[in-house]
Amino acid sequence: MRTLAHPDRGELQLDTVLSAFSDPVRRRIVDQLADGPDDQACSAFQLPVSKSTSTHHFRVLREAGVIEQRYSGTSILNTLRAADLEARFPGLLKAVLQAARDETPSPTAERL
Amino acid sequence: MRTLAHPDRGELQLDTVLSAFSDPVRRRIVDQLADGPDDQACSAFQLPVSKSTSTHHFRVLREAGVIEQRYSGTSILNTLRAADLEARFPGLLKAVLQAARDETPSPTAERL
DNA sequence: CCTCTAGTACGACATCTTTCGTACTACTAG
DNA sequence: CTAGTAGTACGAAAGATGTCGTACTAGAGG
Repeated sequence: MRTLAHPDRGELQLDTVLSAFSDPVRRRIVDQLADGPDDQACSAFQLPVSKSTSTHHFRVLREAGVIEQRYSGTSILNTLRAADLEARFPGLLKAVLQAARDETPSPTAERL
Repeated sequence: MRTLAHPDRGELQLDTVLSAFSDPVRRRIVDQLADGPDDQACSAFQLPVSKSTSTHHFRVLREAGVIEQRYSGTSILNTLRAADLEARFPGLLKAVLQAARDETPSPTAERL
C-alpha cells in the first residue's frame, strides 16, 4: 500500500500553514473541505488549474499538515485536519474560513 | 509632506494579509507591535536583515494593510492596524499572534 | 490481457520573493 | 552650511513558487 507522509500535530509550523493558506487555489480546497464532507477525492474539486498543478497544491496542503490524504482505490481521499489545526493554532482555521466567506460570499450562504 | 499609501479597511485582501503574515521577519515586526506600544520607529526593531530588506518588509506589511506608517522627522512610526484587521477578518490577528506565542514562547511571557 | 480513471513524477518556464549593496533623499542638530 | 540619522530607490542575484505538458504508475472493471 502506498502511503503519504504527514507531519504530526506537534510538528505543524505556523509559517508553513500560513503560506499554505495564502494561495487562492488552496483556500478553495480548504473551503470546500470545511463546507462539505470528509474524504472528498481530488477530482471532486473543480479547480481552475491543470491536473499536475492540482497535485502540487494538494501536496502543499498535506505537507503543511492542513489536510490528510489517504489512498482508496485509484483515488485519494482528502480530509481537513481541523482538530489538529485547532489544537496547535486555536482559532486560526476558523478565522481564515470566516474571512474567506466574508470576502467572497458563497451564493448559498446569504445570511449568517 | 511625504505620504505613504495605505489600503482602506474595506480593501484588505485575505490573500495579501496571509502572505504578509507568512514570513518570519514580518511576523516578528507584527509581534513586537502587538506586544509593545504604537508608533515604534523602524529602527526600534532588531531585525536579522539589512536596512534595505527591512524597508521591503515594512512596505509589504503596509501595502497589505497590516500596519500604518507615518512620517515623523527622519523616522517612520509604525502602528499595527489591529482594529481594521479585526473589523475585516475577525479573530485572524489574534489567532496568528497566539499561534506565534505558542510556537516560540517569549522569555518575558511565561504566564497568560 | 486491455482500457479507463485518478493521480504522480519530472522537466521546463515565467514570475515572485528575499536578500543584498550602493547611492540617494529628507530631516535634525550643530 | 555640515554632519549625522532614518529610511528609500534601484539594480542584481539566488531561490522559491505556480504553472504547464508529457510520460508514467496504481488500481478498477471488462
